Amino acid sequence: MLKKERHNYIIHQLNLHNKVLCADLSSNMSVSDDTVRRDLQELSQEGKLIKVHGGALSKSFHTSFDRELVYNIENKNLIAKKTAALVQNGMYVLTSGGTSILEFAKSLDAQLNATFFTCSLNAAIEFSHHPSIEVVMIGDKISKDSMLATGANAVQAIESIQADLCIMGINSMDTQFGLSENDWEVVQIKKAMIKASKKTVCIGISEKLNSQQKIKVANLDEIDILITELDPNDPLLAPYKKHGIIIY
Amino acid sequence: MLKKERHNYIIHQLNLHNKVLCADLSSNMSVSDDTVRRDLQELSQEGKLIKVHGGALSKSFHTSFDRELVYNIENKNLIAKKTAALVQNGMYVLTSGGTSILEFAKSLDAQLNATFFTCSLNAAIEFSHHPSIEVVMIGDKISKDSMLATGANAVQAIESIQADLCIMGINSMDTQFGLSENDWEVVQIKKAMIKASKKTVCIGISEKLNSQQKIKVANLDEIDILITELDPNDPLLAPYKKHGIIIY
DNA sequence: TTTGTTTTTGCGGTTTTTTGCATAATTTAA
DNA sequence: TTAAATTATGCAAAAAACCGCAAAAACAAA
Repeated sequence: MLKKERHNYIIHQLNLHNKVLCADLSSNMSVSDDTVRRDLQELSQEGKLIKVHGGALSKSFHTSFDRELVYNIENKNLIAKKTAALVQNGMYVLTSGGTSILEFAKSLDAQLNATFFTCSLNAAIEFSHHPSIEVVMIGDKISKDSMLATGANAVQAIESIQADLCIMGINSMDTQFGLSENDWEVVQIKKAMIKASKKTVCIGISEKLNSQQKIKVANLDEIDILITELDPNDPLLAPYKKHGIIIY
Repeated sequence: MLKKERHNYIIHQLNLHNKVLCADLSSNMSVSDDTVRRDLQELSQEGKLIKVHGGALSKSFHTSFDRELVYNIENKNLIAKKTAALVQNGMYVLTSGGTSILEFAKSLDAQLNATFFTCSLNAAIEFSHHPSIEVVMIGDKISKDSMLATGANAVQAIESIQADLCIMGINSMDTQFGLSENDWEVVQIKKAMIKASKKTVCIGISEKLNSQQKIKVANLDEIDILITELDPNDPLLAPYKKHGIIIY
């Protein structure tokens, strides 16, 4: 394995898991611990990761909350604004949870009149701060990892809705596997949401692209619109455009 | 878990709860108390938290000297602890929302195994921080004043539950009119909750006593237990005791 | 290809960091 | 005051990092 390959692999793992361990890397790449350490040292000097005892952490994740917030918030704000432009008066909108959605909620025009349905406790609270929109919380057992209501009741409630738009924060997306997640319960909810909506919009920072997780949520052809912080003409987005997804 | 990860986790928990306990952290992160203590010490030296006996406090929280706040928090803490003692393993508990309930949620024993149902977004989030209890959010249209899910669906969902305990934050209570509220939608929810539970516990600071609002929620004879910050023998509570309510 | 130079890599030995444990001291709460 | 919980301290084992150093690989030029 070439040095450059190793570096790419490390960065990739970091984007996926937010952390890497020296021991894992050396065994996965079949090189000595020293080599991995040297790799991490170099990448750290290039500012691409944070080296810590025993491994390394993703920069976006670790950098003390303020900075991470500032760094990512800028991107998420951009995404939020692009997304907010899609929501029209009178619409019924289904949304998932996650930080991107929360930013989106904050960016909604104060004049907007629309109805939002969500399974996410945090999203429901954020939407409720808006002066004029209606918020419907879809209830069920709360999944503690995601702070989402999940289960048969929630799925059933979603199925009884005919929404204009589904706005979904993405965890992982690539051209082969489509939209994917790690939590089975959450996947059921997201699938139901996509099914219950005329159009599906996926939003998230570009780091989430070209990665996949264990369980499929939807194929690319079920996605109508993709919104990232990138310019719509960015080459990274081209493959998705080819699949017929509209990029904003 | 890497050291830096632990530090991030601790700060995160601190932002959420304003306080952390050594014991909770060590069990949640699966490391020894000593390690947690050392972590807290380091973070304290970096000025990121305030180390206290048994855990740590959020810096922002501790530095604010709002007497009123501290005074009320202390009372609510007392109420919360008395209330927490009522919940046994295996119980199904219905709760309303409000600050008293939130304090109660924070005071629950970390070992407790119980299932909590609530219409309150904030309460659901607070309960979800607990390591072992199950949380079910009862969904419906969100009433923005109270951040409660209200409506026919919520009432119906509550009616399908057979709970052991209903723990209700009170707004107003007196010996003539009983338990009362100003918001019609909220009243419907509370009535349903009382009906769906074997026992009803009302909690709140004593200021709420001997006042009434526009809409009746329940007569005193529907209330089993009343918990305030006062001593059970306080004369202010005597009239309620006479009505057969147990005072803690 | 061959030769010489530079870079990369793995290894052994040493140092540092981290962590959990035992024990004693301290604080807290009843 | 007593009993329980929390903390401090020293210590030892394990893990990780560091430090040359020499072999191996890559590269450039004759």
